[in-house]
Amino acid sequence: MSLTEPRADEAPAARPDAGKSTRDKGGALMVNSVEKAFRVLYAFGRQHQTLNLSQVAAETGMDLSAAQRFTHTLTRLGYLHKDAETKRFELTAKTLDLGYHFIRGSRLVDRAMPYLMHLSKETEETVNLTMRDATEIIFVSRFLSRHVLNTDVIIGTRMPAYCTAPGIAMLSRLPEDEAMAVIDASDLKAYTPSTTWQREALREKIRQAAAQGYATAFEEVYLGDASIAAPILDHRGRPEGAVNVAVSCSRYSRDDVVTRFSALVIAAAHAVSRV
Amino acid sequence: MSLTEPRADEAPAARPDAGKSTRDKGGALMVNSVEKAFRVLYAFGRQHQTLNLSQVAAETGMDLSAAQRFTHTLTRLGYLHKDAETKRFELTAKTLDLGYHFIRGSRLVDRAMPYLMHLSKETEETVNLTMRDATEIIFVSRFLSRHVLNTDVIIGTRMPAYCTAPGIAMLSRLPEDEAMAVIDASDLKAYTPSTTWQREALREKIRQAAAQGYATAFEEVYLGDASIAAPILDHRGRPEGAVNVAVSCSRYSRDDVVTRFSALVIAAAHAVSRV
DNA sequence: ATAGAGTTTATCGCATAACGATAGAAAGCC
DNA sequence: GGCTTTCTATCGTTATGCGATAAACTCTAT
Repeated sequence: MSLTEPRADEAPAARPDAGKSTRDKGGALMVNSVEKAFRVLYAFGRQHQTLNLSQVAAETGMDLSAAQRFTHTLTRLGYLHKDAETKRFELTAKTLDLGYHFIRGSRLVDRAMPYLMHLSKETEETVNLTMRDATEIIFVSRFLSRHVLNTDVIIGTRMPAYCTAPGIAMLSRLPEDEAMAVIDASDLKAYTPSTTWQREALREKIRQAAAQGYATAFEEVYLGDASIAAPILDHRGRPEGAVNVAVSCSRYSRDDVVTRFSALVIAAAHAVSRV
Repeated sequence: MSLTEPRADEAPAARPDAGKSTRDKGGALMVNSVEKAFRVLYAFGRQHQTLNLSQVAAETGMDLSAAQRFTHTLTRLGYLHKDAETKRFELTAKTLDLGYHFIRGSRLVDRAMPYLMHLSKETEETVNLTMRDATEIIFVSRFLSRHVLNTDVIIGTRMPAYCTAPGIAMLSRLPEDEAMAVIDASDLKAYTPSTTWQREALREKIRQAAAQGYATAFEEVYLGDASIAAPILDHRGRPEGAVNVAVSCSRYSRDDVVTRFSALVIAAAHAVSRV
C-alpha cells in the first residue's frame, strides 16, 4: 500500500470534512461542463422539440444561470438555434456532424459497406449493420427494402440486445459469463407475446446461436418483423458488430428465413470479420 | 447594430486590465470546455480513425494535460473508446445519439417523412430531405433508389449550397441580398466542368429557380448525377429545407428530369410547407 | 393604462474546478 | 542494456465557470 508513500504529511489532520467535496463525480480528470452540455442537448427530443430557457433549466435540473450559459455556448457552437422572436431553442442539423464523423471514421463501416450493398441487392430486403453498446445494439448502417419502409428505425436507433437477432448474435461470440452479465444488466421484459425474455431461455438462445453461427428473432420487438443475424469478429475474435437481414413475417415462414438468408448473412459477416 | 455582438463594453473606465485577458473568446457566457470537447471529438474522422493521446494533443492544439482531461471525460461519457492494449482512442457508436435526437425531435422531418416515402415509391429514385447551415446543405433524411447505391452521401453529409439543387432551391426563397450574401460567403469553385460557380451566373440561377419554383443541378458536383429540388417554407415563408430527387444522367435527359419530376418535388415540398 | 406574474438578459464577487507543468511509470526501440 | 517516447498521476495556482441577483422585457388581465 503506502510503501511508496514518501510522506503522509501533506494534509494529515487537514481534511476538515473529508468525503465532502472529494473531487469525485467521475474521477479527478473529469471536466463536468462537458457532461452538462450534453445534458442540455439531450433535453430536446421527441417530447420536447423546442424549449425555452426556463424549460431547459427545469428539464436538466440546472439553475437558470447554468442553463443560460450552456444554451449560449451551444448556440454559439451551432448545435442549438434560438428563435429570435419566440426565444425558444431547438436542435440544429449540425448535431448530425458528430455521428457523421463516426461513420466516416469507422473501419468497420468502411469494410462492411460493400458487403451490405451486395446483400441488399441479392436479397432485396432490409439489411442492417449494428454495434453493441453495453446492453443495447445501435443501428449504424441501414439499407431499406422498398417493401417495408419502417420509419421508426433509423441510424442511431437503439434496441435491447437480448431481444434482437444482432444482439444475440454478438453475445454468442462472447465468453458465456460475459454474455450473461449483459443479460443480467438488461431490463428484461416481453415486448410482444413472442419475446424471449427469461434468463435461462436467453442463455439457451445464445448457446444455440453460438452453435449455428447465426441468430434469429421472430416478432420479439415488433409484431410482423423477422430478423436473422451473424456476428462480425475483430482480430482477436471478439464480436464488434453484426449483419442482419430483416423481413416481414407475412412473406416468409420461419424456415424460409433460415434457409434463404442464413448462409448469406454468415458469409457477409465472415467477409467483414478480421478473425 | 450588432445585436449579436456581446458589446465590447462601452463601460469605459472600469476594467483595470482591459484588453488583456478580457473574458472574450465568444462572450462572457461561453463555457470553453464544451468547445474543447468537440475539438477532441472532431479530431477523429476519415484521416484519423484512431488516435493516441499525444496525437489528440497535436491534432487539437491542446497540451497533454488538456488532451488527457478531455479524452478521459469523453471516454467516461461513452463517446470515446480506449483500447486497453494499444492505448488508442476511437469514436464509439454513441456519437450517433445526438443526431438521433435531432431527427426524432425535428418537426420538419416528422412532417416530411410520409411525403418523402410517397415520392420514393412513386419515382423509384433517390429522394432526399436537406436543410441549410450557412453556406452548406446537410442531408437530413434519405431514401435510396436501388439503382445507384451511392455510399458517399449519407445522413449528415454536407455540400456547398451553391452547386446543389436543394441549395439553390432554398436560396431562391430568400431575399436576394441575403441569398447573395450566402453566395459571397461561399468558397466558389468548379467541382466539374459543369459547375455553375460564378457569382452572376448563380444570381441568375437563383432568380430562375424562384420563378420556376424548383431548381436543378446537372453534374455540378459529381459527374453523372442529376438532381431537381423544391424548397420547403416555414410559417413565415422562409425556406427551412428542400426536397429533391436525384437520378443518374445516363437514364434521363435534362428535359426528362424536369418533365417527370418537377411537379412531384414541388407538390411534396408544398405539402410539407406551412406557408 | 397599469399592475403583476413570468419571462429573458446582464452583472459581479467568490470559490472551486479546470488548468498546465512536471515527475514517475510503462512501453517501445535501437 | 540504455534510450526515446508515450502514458499516468499528482499538485499548487488562478483563471474560469458558478449562481445569486437585479434589470429589462413580454404578455395578460383588469
